[in-house]
Amino acid sequence: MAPMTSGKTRPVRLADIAKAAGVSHGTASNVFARPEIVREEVRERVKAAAEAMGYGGPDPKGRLLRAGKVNAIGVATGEPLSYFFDDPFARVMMASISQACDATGAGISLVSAANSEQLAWNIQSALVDGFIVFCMEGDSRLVQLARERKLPFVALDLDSDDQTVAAIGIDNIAGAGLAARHLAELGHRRFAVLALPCADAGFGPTTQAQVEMALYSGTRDRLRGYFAELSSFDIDVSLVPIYETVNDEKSVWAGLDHIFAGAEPPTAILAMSDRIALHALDWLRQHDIAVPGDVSIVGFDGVPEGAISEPPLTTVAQPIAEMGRRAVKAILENDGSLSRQLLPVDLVVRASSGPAPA
Amino acid sequence: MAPMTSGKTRPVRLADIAKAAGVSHGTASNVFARPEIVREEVRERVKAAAEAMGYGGPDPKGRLLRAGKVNAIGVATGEPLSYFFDDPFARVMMASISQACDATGAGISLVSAANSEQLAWNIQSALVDGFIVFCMEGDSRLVQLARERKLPFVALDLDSDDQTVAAIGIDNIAGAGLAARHLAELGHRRFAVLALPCADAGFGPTTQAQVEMALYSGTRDRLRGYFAELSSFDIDVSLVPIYETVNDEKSVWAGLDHIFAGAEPPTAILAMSDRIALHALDWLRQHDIAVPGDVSIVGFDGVPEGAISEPPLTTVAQPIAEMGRRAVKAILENDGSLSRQLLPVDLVVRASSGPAPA
DNA sequence: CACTTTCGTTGGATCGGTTCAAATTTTGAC
DNA sequence: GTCAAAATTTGAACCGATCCAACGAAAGTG
Repeated sequence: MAPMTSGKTRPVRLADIAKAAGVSHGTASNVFARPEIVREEVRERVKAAAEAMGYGGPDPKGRLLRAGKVNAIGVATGEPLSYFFDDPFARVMMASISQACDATGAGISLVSAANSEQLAWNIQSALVDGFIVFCMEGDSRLVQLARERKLPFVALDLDSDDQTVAAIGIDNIAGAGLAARHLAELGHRRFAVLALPCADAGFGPTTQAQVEMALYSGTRDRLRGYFAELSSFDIDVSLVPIYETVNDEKSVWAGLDHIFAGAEPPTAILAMSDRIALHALDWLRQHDIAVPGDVSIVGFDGVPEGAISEPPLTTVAQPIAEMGRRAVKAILENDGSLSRQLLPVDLVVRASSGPAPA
Repeated sequence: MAPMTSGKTRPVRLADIAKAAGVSHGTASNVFARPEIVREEVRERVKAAAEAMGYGGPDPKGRLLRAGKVNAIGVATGEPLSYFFDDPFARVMMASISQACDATGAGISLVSAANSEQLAWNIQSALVDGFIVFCMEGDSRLVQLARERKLPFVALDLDSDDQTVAAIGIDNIAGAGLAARHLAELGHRRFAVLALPCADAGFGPTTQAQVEMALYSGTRDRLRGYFAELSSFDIDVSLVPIYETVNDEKSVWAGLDHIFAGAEPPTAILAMSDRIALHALDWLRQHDIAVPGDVSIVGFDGVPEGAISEPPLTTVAQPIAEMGRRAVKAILENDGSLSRQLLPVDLVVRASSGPAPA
């Protein structure tokens, strides 16, 4: 039997086109990459051959090897891929990263995995020029993996004191201070703190001392910021209850159950994330506690949901767009010197905070 | 001057490691790709050399060429990249695509571009095994580009009658019929339609005849579905006002201003998207029109925002998760035969629809 | 007509790995 | 101690392009 057009469809290569058109592969390449330097007659002949053989243009796989640059940045997280589309903070951040990438024509590869073995492989084999790493609380594994790739990478919102990794974060202490000062200036004197996790230990009431030993420096710094500012108003921070949540509805509600069970419930709540604050708003509404009439609350992050909640949430807004822009810039224009950057935060006053009740 | 360790950091290649460890590059490759077939002593030696020279593991760029498969699927749209994180429908779809990819260990590359020249290049040079194309209304350019890459691709929710492109869509006619029947069975007899765009012509009142000539078959089919069902209830559809929106607040509000200006305002509104319906809900609330007391409204798409709106939205839900799963499966397990699939839709009855007022 | 430009084309080198048949070494059996 | 079988290692081929020095032909110059 003659070979014929065998069952398998072997892909058409540039070299096949060149042969068919009777030119060298160098010329064939030029037809696609720099058509202007090829004589028109030849150009047309090659294009015709390509068309006839069903050639889909130069395969980027081949080009890539030579070019070196992928022109795409990888965004990595330890969470499942859908995190990028579900989580409010991630979405805003991704939108800003997207814009920065669009502006420079770079693509985005989402890197993640169900299990951590897969994750390692996915990071090792990602076709990207660099990584932006979404650092969940204490997720140093991800940073380690990214570092091993020896590609430029920046960590976002890094909860770690490792000064050797490039990171773009915010001044948690100053931000928390802003929130505390705002409430104190409104006359509040009885506070409660709904904290982010300190470690992987679950949730429940905790103490300042324990938070000081926290695995996650974000949680620690925000508490420090709160308490430093409150102290300057002569408030005895040792009396301020701290409840460690896991940033979900259940633990936040449990925290509020706990906090409001006492004889002298707080008039002001410092929530370490908007998500916590929004869940708290639900709890307060269900318990007929007026916000900000009876209780004021200030969140942290500045996610868009906070602007349309009932009431709209006073919060410490991270400059999310700016962070995204800088991260992309750091990867794309990396001159080898990625540094740590702390961006300032803004207090956004909305309707969830008001004067302390008389 | 001797070369020394020159200023430029030239990347370390596998061959360098092999030489340093005194083995062939074949063996060096095996150390990383199939460590179990390499004698332990050699393995350790090579690994040590890699460590010492700062080798970040085999470069995927090199592997790719040989392997052929990228193990990533490209998701393309003509909109800016941030569309994936902003648009409710896109987000739900992406979340489901993400899950399907996570399950199979595939990655996701987001492909898009600010201008259409960039878009062509981005599609031509995307390192992916196939494309899922988000077809905006009548965006055939994107389909054309994807087709030229000669890679497997499926169009999502394709608004085109081109039977030669693989597409996963829904039965718009049947879905619209469900919505119309629901309202008719609740006793409604005075209807209005808030339509999606028919072409790129802007917004304003339109007619059934014009919609029949619509560029976008989705809009056309949904209207056909509505009217076929309404006719079967002996409703004179020629009297039903149709207002073409561009799926944003401004055009929806203008449409309602127009529709409710008449002497006999409708008691039931058929909205061709949830986004339209949600904007309509805002307008109705601002005009003190009770939903569903005075007016009932049914949306289309089934985005999650519809479940938490005030009131929650009755809608025709697309099986978004299933569509995402099938699209990913079609690309990844592509046996060369991608087909058109029409998935059934579901009517989800919530609180925005009720009996017609007496 | 010889000589320099200019223009287009060629073919080899290169990018950084993987793979596999063949060569070599080690191990096991008798 | 010899030989076959098993375990390792080698080195060339290949993946699909781009790039560039060198070359041949056509055009321009004196």
